[in-house]
Parts: sequence; structure tokens; C-alpha cells
Amino acid sequence: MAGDPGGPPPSRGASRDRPASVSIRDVARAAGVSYQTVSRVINDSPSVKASTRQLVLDAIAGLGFRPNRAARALAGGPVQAVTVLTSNTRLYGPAAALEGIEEATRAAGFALGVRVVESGTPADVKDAVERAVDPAGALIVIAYDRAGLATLNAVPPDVPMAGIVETPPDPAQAPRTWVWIDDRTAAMDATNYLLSLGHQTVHYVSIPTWMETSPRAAGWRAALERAGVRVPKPVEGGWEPRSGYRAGLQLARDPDVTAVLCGNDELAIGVMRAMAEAGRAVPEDVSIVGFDDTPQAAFYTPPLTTVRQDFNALGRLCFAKLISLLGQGRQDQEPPWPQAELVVRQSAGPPPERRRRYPPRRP
Amino acid sequence: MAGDPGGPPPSRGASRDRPASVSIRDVARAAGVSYQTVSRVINDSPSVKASTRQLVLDAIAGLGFRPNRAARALAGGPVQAVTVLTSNTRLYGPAAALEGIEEATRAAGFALGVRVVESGTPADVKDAVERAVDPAGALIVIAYDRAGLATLNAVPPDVPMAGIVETPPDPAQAPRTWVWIDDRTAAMDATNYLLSLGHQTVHYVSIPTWMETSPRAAGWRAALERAGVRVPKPVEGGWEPRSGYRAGLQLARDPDVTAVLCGNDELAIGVMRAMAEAGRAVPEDVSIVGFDDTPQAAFYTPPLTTVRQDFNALGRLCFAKLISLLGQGRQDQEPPWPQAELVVRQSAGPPPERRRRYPPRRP
DNA sequence: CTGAAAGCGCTTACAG
DNA sequence: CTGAAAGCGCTTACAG
Repeated sequence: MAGDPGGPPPSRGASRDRPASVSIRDVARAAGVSYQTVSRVINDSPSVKASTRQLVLDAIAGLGFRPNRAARALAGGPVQAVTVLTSNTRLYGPAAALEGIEEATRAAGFALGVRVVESGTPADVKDAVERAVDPAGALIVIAYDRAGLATLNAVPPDVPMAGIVETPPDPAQAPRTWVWIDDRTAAMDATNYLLSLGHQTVHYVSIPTWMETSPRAAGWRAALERAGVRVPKPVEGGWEPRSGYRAGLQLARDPDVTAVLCGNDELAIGVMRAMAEAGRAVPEDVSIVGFDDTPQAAFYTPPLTTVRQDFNALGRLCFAKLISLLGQGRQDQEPPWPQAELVVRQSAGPPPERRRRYPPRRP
Repeated sequence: MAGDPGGPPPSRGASRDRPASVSIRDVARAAGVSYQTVSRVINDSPSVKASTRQLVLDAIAGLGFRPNRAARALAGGPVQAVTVLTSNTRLYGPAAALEGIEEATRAAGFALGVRVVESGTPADVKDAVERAVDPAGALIVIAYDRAGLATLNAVPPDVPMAGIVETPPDPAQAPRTWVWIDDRTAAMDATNYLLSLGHQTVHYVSIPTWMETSPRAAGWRAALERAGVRVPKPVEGGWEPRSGYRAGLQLARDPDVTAVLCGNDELAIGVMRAMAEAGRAVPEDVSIVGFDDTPQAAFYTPPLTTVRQDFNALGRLCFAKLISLLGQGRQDQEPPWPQAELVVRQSAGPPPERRRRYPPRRP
């Protein structure tokens, strides 16, 4: 019995005619109840008799009913959609965070939207926020750069939102929900590690300069100061390998440079390439340490010593916090905060002058 | 005049009370027209007097009105949302395609949803499709693996959809809209390039084995056969560096291996690492060529010779095709198909026995 | 060119 | 525990 054998086929042309989907009224009819009862069942209302619920559930399964998201949203149902606002979806940090958010939203039955903020200009930010704000949805803003931060500040206070940030903004000015990875200690560890290898000091290639006050830069600086060692001027990097390459070319010209900490792994690979072209061997002549531990880092030649940051876990945490904010989850169900951690591999070793006394780590 | 000074503040608690947003009725009142006229203006109906339109536009700007997506969708407005179904968001291919789709949807004013298909099992595929299919939205499926392909086949025929595929399925069986990059010729070029360097044959590390019939594998095989050269058994790789590393370890054991074509750049970096550990220099002892040209590829040491594929452009093209399918765009406005192209860098050179006659490309 | 009507599929109070 | 009512913000015919 596949319906009326006459009549036109259920055409779905180029435009407005939508396939007639099954509604709660259809389910109600099939189950012999009112459609309000169907609504209660699909919303897990406790006030439905078990036998009635089963009747409805059977009808839902039999008819292949799926609630219409638009209708639920319009009628004022609970928030079940999140839009991620980010200036980039492909760099490791935002991409991994997005992946974690996707996993968490999927598990929670939330829809996931994505919108890229083209730039930090007021017009772009305003446009992105206006388009992403939906009375039926919540927001996650990934704010690792200027555009992201501007976006964060442009979200109206009444919109439920959680932010993924490099370092928490002044809580007094904006009582919002944030998550971040505190990599200050790990940056100190990385710097101390290089110092312990015998380097006179450690140079730093930064992610975009306005972030010089980031925990990782702060940790680097603190470690040098604590060691009573010269603090070189940070070299301006960026996010991509090309920026690292340029910075590396500059650093390679200075024979005093024997150890470089990079703001991320993309930068590190660019620096390594520049060193190779300058005839400076890694780690024999100069040691390189990265930040993030991308999936490729362990397979660089030499394998990259770096600071692991679990952005996927950070994304999942962020969504959990948003759920709590929405009143749909409990704080004690939130996953633990991810910790940054130094991963020692082979791109760092003793400086050249100490190699005479200590044999290199690998032949 | 900021509204009623008494009354409770516009609280937005944890649950259902939404901020009272401005509706077309508010706009209508402000403009002194009926709300249907407002609807016509926001839908670019030609049958509105210019002066009336301006009145409405002014009111919209003044009130900061934004149409409610859920309501538009529910009332049967045009499709203005796309959901991308993919088994992965972080590998280079899907991530770059997603980036291109995002750019295109943003330009077109479409909302973008993302849903990951956990696996190719019928249950996962069914769940993903059911959740993503929305009467008010269209679908893009990224089908570079089993899970993606299974998803493609599970989408009901009446749902508007376009697919990003490795190679087009039999058009007779499914008259759908597909886009792909034909990399067969580029794979032949890459193989011929290695052969021209003097290698006896070229080994191949595959992306997951069921894709052995992919254009890139076919191009590799065809080039070898055309050259009348031995066709070695492909080594099973995967998508990630680790798989390439394993394959590389195996290949490194065979002294006859002097040239390796890899199914993607992630694989290539793994192979290069394995060669380094085995004491086989690249490109002096063994030449490596990748596929994709990821942003890092140019900065590997040595810089990777690879086949460039513009997945971002492919994503934009896919959305353009979807728009045409929806009757909202014209075919002659679609961007050109991206072409795969061999990018020669430094990871490939003559085989060892020829180095005596030809000097290496770099000292 | 513009207005009044009906309805999209749901949810939340409100009654029983 | 379950049903009848009202309405979310829009759009599409249908009238003028």
C-alpha cells in the first residue's frame, strides 16, 4: 500500500513545493490520541501514561516521524541549535575546536551552524553576528584573533553565548562564559627545557603581535627573566607556515640564535624550512620548539618538540558550559579542562658549543 | 525613548523566554503599511512601489529588523539553508571544501549547517541523514570515503542535494549533481615526471584501499603501463601521517624502491619520516611525490613535489551547482571546475645510480 | 500596487 | 494524565 496510485507523483521541483512530511497530527491519528500528547512524548514530558507513550512511540517509528525544527523553534521550544562564529575554520586550533564542538552537539542532538567572520571591521562583525543570532539558537565564538574578539564583544548580552579564548577577558567587564587552555606554565616548561639544554637564551616567534600578552608569550618571558637571562625581542610571526618562514630567515642571520620557541606548529615548520635553507641544522645548530602538537608534528624531520593543546577537548568543554548556561545540563557533568603539556621529541637539543661535551641525542 | 520605563527588564533566563525580537508587524506599523507589504519588500517582490519600498526599508533599518529564519522556513519560503554531511571536518580535503562552501553560502545569504557521519554503518548513516534533512534546507555530501558514499546513497531522492566525490558514480543509476576534481591526468603527469627522472618504476601508497580505482591510482597505473614498466603492488595507506609512516617503513626495506607517489600529502610526510629513520635520504636515495598541496607542503624539508587540488574552489562550485538545482541561480554563473596540477618542488630527483652522471638539483 | 485570510508544525499555558 | 485553544513570525494565494 503505497498511497493513492493515481494522482501526480510527489514531485519536488526547483522551488517551493516541499515534500509533505509527516506531522504530529498524523502521528496522533495513527496512535489514537490528540496531537498535544504526541508533543508531550517527543518532549519527554513525565505526565504521559506509559502505555500511551508506547502507542505514540510505535506510531512515530511506523510513520518515520521527525519533528520539524523550524516549527519547534518558532513555537518557543528549547534551544537546540548552536552557531559557531569564527574567523577561520582551517587552521589547527579553530578546526580542532570545531571538531570537538561538532561531536558534542551531535551527542546532545543539537544542530550546528558555522559562520566565518571575514574580518574585524565593524561592518563584517555586525553582519556576522546579526546573521548568526537566532532567537532559537545559542552562540559559540572562537576568539583567537582580533576579528574573533571583536565578534565576542558585539554579541548582545541577552544572547546565550560561550567563548573559546586565548586568555580570559576581564571578568568584571563582561560576566560571560569562557573556556581557554592555560598554556603559560607549559610555555615556561618549554623555555626552561631549552635553557636546561644549555642555550644562552630562547628566541620567540609570535602569533600575531597583538597577542604578545598571551599566556604563552608571558610564560616564555617569565622563564627567561626568572633565569636571569637576556630577553630577546620577539619576532613577529603570524598563523601560517609562510610567516614562520619569513621569521626564520631573519633569525637564521643571527649566529647567536640557537633556540627558538614558536607560537604554533605551522610557524615552527616555516622556521625549520628557513633554517634548512640557511644551512643551519635542526637540532644540531639550532633548536626549535612549537606549540599545539598538530597531527603532523610528530612526523616532521626532525620530529617536533612542542606543547600539546587539546583543542578538540576544549571545544567539547565549551559546549558543555553552554548547555549548563542554557539550563539543560549540570555543571558537574562538564568534562575536565584540558591541560597544555610539553611533548619532547627531537627538534631541540644542546647548543652547538655544548655538543663537543655532550654527544647529540641521535647519531 | 527606550520603551516602558516600568516593567521587568528584558530578562533572558536559562530557559524558554526569548528576547522579544522585532517582527514584520512592528516594521509595518512603523512604515504605515500592512505587514504583507513588508514581506514583499524583504523578499524582493517586484510589485511594490518604489516609495513604499523605501518607507519599509527605512523602518527596517530604524528598528534593526531581521527576518526570523524559522518562521520563513515554516511558512514555506525559499530554501536558504544548507547542511554539509561529511565523515571528517579536519583532514585537508574536506576542511578546504567546507571552507569554500562556507564562503559561498555566506555570499548567498544561506545558513550553513555541519553534521559529521560517524561511520558508514547503516545506523549512523540513517541517523545523520534524518537529522540533516530538513524541509527547508538542502544538502551537500562530501563523499571521499565509505561513510560519505553510504550517506550519499541514503539521501531520499526528493531532497535537493549536491555531492563532492572522488569520481562520479554511474550517472544512470543516480541522476544527481556531483562535482569532483579529475586528477587522473595529474597522477599520470606525476608518475611520468618520476619516470623521466630515470626511475625504473614508481611505487604507490594509497588512500584507503577501496579507493584503488580512484582516478589518481588509475592515472599512476596507466602511466606505468604505457611506459611498459613493472607495476608494483600498491601499499595500503590511509588518510593520516601515521599510515604513511607505516607504509614508508615497509617501502624503506626494499632497496629497489627509489620513487614513491603518495595518495595525499599527509601520507607523504609520514613516508618521508620513515625514510629518514631508515637512513634513506630524500630525494637523493628516494623520491617522494604527494597529492593535494596542503599549506604546509611547500615548507617540508625538502619542500614537497605534489599535485595541487583546489578543494576550496571545488566547494564553491558545489554550492553554485546546488543553487542552480534549487532554481535560484543560473548555470552560466557557475565558476569553472578546478584542475589538478603537478607542482614540482624538491622532494623528487634522479635515482641514486643516475646521480653519478647528473649532479643533484641542490648542493 | 496593496490589504485581509489562512496556514506552515509545533509549543505552552489553560482546562478538565 | 489528556484534550481544546491560542499563537510563534512568516509566506503564499486570493481579493481588491
